[in-house]
Amino acid sequence: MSRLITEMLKEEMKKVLAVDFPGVVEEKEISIESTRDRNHGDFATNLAFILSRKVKKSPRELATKLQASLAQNLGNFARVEVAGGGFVNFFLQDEVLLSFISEVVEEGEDFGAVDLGKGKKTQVEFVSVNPTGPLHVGHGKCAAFGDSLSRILKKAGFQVEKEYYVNDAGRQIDLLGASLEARFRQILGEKAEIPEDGYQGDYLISMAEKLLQEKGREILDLPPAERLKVFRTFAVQEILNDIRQDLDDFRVHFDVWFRESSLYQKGEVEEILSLLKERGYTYTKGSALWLRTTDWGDDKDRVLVRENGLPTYFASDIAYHWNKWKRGFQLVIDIWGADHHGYIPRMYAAMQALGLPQDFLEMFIVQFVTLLRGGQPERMSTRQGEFVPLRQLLDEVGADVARYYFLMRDPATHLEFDIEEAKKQSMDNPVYYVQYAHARVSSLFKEAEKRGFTPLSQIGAWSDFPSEEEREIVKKIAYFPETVKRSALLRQPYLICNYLQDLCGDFHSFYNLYRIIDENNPELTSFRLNLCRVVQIVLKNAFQLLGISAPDNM
RNA sequence: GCGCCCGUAGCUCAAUCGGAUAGAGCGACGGCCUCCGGAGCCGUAGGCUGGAGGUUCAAAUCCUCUCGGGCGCGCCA
Repeated sequence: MSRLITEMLKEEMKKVLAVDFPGVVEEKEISIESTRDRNHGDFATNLAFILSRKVKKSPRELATKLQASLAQNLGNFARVEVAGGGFVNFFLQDEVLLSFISEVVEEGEDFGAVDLGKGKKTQVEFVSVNPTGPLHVGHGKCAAFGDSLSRILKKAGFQVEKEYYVNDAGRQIDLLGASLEARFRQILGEKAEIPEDGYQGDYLISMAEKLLQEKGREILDLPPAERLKVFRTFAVQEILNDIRQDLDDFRVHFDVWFRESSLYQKGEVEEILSLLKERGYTYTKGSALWLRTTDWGDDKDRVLVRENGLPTYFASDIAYHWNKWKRGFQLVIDIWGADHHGYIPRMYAAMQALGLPQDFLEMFIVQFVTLLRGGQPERMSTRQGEFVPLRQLLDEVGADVARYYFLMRDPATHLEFDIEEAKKQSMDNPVYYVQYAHARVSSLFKEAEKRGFTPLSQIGAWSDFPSEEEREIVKKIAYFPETVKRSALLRQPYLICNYLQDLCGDFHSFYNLYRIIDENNPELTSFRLNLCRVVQIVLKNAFQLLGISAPDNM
């Protein structure tokens, strides 16, 4: 586990508070933040303002008192100052920051790991697209988000499983099977029509040809129920294979592919219906069965079993989540497309009806993607971006660029993705900016070796930094574990992207400002090579969290 | 009509979930390689944070209202 500077400061504050102001502030009220202005130190706390409200003294006076006690406790860790109307600022000692250099080298790929999750058994379910057609760009955004979030949660100490829910039951799948059958018959010269609301896509034609080759025309002789099942199963399997291939090329791999049909086969839908009835949250109206979701704030009650006797998707989804609970997950995260957001209240209500803990299920909505090309919408309407296949985007810009673009923003906001911009290899394209920093260090090491320097040599007896720029870089390095923690806590991968932009900005500036390899000054060279090495390790670890590659040359 | 998301530089977005002088990139303009990768760096210009109130030591951030945009509101999944 990596050290968290803010935690260390917080511990000291707790000690001081226990002595000077026992019982006045709660732990969650203690906040440490990094400062924007170097003159305000490296970190600051607003604790004096909080105290001021409680003990009715001036913030400035309280800050002074805190400063005195903290200065005693923190001695060789940080210098403590009072500033402004009552801020307490911390100036980290250089030795503390310097100690991070060897720490990062030592921890290597583990640097940045924190124990926020404490092994909590967690499931992230995402994409879960109906197996009725290929993945689109919008699904790609969900995939990137779910996958990266899973990686981040793992790094933060959660035990994570990634799951894809296959909706292979219900009307849409029946329609898919019937559509395939129509294509199958058309190939054989019959005048079959694709059902109304069926699937018109050409991909069913080639699929029908494949089916004909594999099973022959004899399947048409099967009894209707069996026949439809053959078409249905074949179509689902074929499409699922394509989806799996797309995800594979997008570097998204699932631990479990869970089939909706298994819930019916094992009677789990029936089971959940009796359970909800037993708990008294259902009623019958007409001949349909309803769940009283309005008890937990939904706009209206929802149907569980239709008048025709078939359970709704909602019913099987409740069974699915009950199944997750029975599998022992303590935290379940669902990631859905924006068109599902009206679904949240009823799902939340269902969890309540089952008596599950409030924090068991978290639902995230991923907003749409608008694809642009040179500033113009890719197709006629803004929504059209959704219907561009993910495959096409991958072919054009590659997995690294696509993933980074999807991840660099809060998924809850609309994303404008300009393909032309993404294809440029310049600062227009933030992926290259961060990967370039990594490649630069790699090539620097080659050069250094040529000249007889090895980056692994001792840091040397540095007790302070050769330059302010280097101090700033190490400070950012030391802040990486905090970034991981925060990113996991807020479920926001984009914070990692922001961090990378920031770190790489500092690194590129440093690189342009100073010469790193200097034959006349081997000691300084050694220090700087190690600094670069540490930057490279952190970049690589951060890239891993985003699922993008760490190129040695570009 | 109701609900959710979002309005920050010309454009795309940050701002460490209430902190100190609101920051980056792109675009515009001007500079930097005899030397470790110029896919880079440095500088200039650009803002009443959509608008109006309120809460407090402190508001882009929280509350109310309002204006503008997106998406939902099936016994589809």
